[in-house]
Amino acid sequence: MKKYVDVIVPLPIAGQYTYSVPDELTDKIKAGCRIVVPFGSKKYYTAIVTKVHQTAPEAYETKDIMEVLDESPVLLRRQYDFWQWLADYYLCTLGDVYKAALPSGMKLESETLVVLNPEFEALQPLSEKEQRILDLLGNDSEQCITQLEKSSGIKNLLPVIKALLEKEAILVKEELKRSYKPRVETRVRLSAAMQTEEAVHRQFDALARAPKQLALLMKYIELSGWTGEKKELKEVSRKALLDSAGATSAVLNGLIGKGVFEIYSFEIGRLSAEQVSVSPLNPLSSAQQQAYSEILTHFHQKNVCLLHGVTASGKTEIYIHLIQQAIQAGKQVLYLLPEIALTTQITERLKRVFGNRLGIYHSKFPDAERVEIWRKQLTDDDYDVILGVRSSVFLPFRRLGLVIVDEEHENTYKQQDPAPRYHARNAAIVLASMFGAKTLLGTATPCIETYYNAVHGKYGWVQLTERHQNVLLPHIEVVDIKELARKKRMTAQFSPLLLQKIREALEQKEQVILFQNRRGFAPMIECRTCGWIPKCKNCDVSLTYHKGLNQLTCHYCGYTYEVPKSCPACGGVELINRGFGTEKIEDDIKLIFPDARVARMDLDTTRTRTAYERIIADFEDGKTDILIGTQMVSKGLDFDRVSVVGILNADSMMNYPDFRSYERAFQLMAQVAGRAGRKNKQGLVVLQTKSPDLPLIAQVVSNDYGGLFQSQIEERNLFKYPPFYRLIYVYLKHRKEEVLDQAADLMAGYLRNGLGSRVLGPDRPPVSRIQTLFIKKIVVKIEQQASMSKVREYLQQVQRAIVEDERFRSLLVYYDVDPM
DNA sequence: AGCACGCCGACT
DNA sequence: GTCGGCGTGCTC
Repeated sequence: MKKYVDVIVPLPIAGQYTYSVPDELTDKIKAGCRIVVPFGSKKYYTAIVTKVHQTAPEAYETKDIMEVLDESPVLLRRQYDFWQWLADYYLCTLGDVYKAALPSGMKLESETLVVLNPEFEALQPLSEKEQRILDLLGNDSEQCITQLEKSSGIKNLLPVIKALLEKEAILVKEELKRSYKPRVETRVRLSAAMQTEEAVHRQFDALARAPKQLALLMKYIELSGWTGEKKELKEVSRKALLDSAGATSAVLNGLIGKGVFEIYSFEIGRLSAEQVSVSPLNPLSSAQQQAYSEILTHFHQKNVCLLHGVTASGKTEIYIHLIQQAIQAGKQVLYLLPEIALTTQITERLKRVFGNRLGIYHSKFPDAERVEIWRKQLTDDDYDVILGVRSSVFLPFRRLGLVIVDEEHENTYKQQDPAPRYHARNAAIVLASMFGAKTLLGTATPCIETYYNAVHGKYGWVQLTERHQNVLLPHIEVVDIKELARKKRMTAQFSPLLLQKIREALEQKEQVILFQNRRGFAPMIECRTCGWIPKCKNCDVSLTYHKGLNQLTCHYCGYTYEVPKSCPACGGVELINRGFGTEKIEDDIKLIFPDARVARMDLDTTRTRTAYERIIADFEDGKTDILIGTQMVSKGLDFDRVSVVGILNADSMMNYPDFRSYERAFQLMAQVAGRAGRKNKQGLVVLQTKSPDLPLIAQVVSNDYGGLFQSQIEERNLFKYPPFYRLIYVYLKHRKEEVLDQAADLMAGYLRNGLGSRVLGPDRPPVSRIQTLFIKKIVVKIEQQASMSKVREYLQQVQRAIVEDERFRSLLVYYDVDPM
């Protein structure tokens, strides 16, 4: 019987596609395997088989699949169920999920290559553009379109290629680019003629006058463990042989020429295979032990448990014991951390305990490494523990028993831009439940929704109020910078108290962290004469000024601009800075403390993993006195010599136009304050604010999470926010503002027909244009007990109805479910 | 998401 | 009159 397959393609297209399987591939094809399929007029994509069947579609002719890439499935049944749940819940396509789930090395795409036709003779004169392409192909007769486009400088290349193709001057072919390349090692062995003891001894004599070659042969014999007997030899890499013999490759090549050695290449992994010595677990303190047993007790009745422990209460140690326990029960553990908290500190700690049973899945690692972790998860030698970021919820598991979500309140667990806009914490809870596994959420400052679930018994709830080794919580001093500014007593962004404390810390060789929740130099520049502010031409936002680059940058689309010398609006030459970012703070602090060693940690200084780790290592080693940073400095780092933490401007966090701004401000301040003070000294936090009388400030000072929760929960209830209501943002995008407005009003109207006052808007979001598209947003608030599946169904129904309308064909609609 | 097809403005 | 701009629709 002819076989057919239903597949997911890595595109934002709803539904799956059906292909036929050519006879020679029918034995190889299985659900869950990757295959290569032609899609559209020429492209090939890597698709995933979800179903193999024998039903030929009636409405259309199928195309044949090209190739089967896997011998055994890479998408396991449970993972596929999870993908479907995600696509359904977060209102996106399976293609979106597929794109996010697999490392790019596992998704090959085709590329069009252009080749010179050797038999071509020009019968008619060629256009200038055509000639230019042929000249370029003359240098290198096979090139891909994108490269030709770049080197020729021709914007619209396709018609030119088409013309050349018609004149038979060139040929084109589609080729799959395989970005994943296995790492190979060149190894050395004795050639076939050298397999007998006698032959080797004869060679010793023959090399009597070639001492270097002889030495190399001797070294090989030593390294491989050759004795002349027929037995397995140790593999010897070319590099190891040359290094240990101190020989050059010329020497080796000489021996290869004489037929003594031959070289071959061998595929080795990128994952560290070295045997790590494993150290025993640290014993738990009595408070930790207590929490540990409480968690296990909760797990008997509940699938999720919150571990609410103050900063530095030793939560990691409890996790480690729980992991150990799960492994002993034959289970796998997924340990999730927000990206910026996944540092060497925590990886080293886990490596020491779990050795090479631990896999680390980090987005800043090379993609090839992620491919190998994925593959290893599919073998019988899979990892017992995966320590990873958001996307590691997609890794294949077969015996998942426990999921730990550390710093569960972190909003970076929510994927923002490309779909699927999923929350890794919530997704992990669902994933765990599909395996019958348990989830532990750990944090010092729980998310309001999580805490609500714990208080109301939906989650287990364990508290850890004691700091490890009884380190005191820091003392927080509130400084009213509004008052000080009025009295002209501020030096740049620093109050006299903060400066004095920094000075004292520096004198005592202690370290300082300054926290400013905003990167860049000045958020914007402004014309002093007319008030003109530079804005991005694609997006409706003012540009950020970066002094180091002397550029204006759009933080939405990344477009950079030259700093104008004069105001384009009025010609005025006085352009002034407004507001302060980390870069400006760094400049100012260097002026005030010229001898201090200052470092800055924000998105701009930590583009690469090494840069990030260097900053942390330098600070740990005491090579930096003052560390200035955005929220990055508050995450999962334990430093020993920090005595002063300065929060430069609490108001910038609290004044965010968002229902979570107070919660987030509390979390940020509590976390950053937790960096101050270590073993034998209470730390000091100088909290600068323009509104010292706000209840939130008092709650931060007394580390009163309960108080924050009480006040927040009342507001959330009153204004219909989570945890009482679920939010779905509906975004509409269109190039024409009028069309967008019409569509948005129409859609909101339809939604109101079915959902009534649960629908708010449409509104213009704060950034109402991104990359030439205008945006409108409709907010839907659904009470907790309502059926979400019905709401989702209704939303999609309305969307279909709108796009049906001719006027709105090119309207883009997407959703953000449970937005952060 | 690409890519082809189809319809209107500024050039030979 | 055409070349080339983008708007629209389809991909098994």
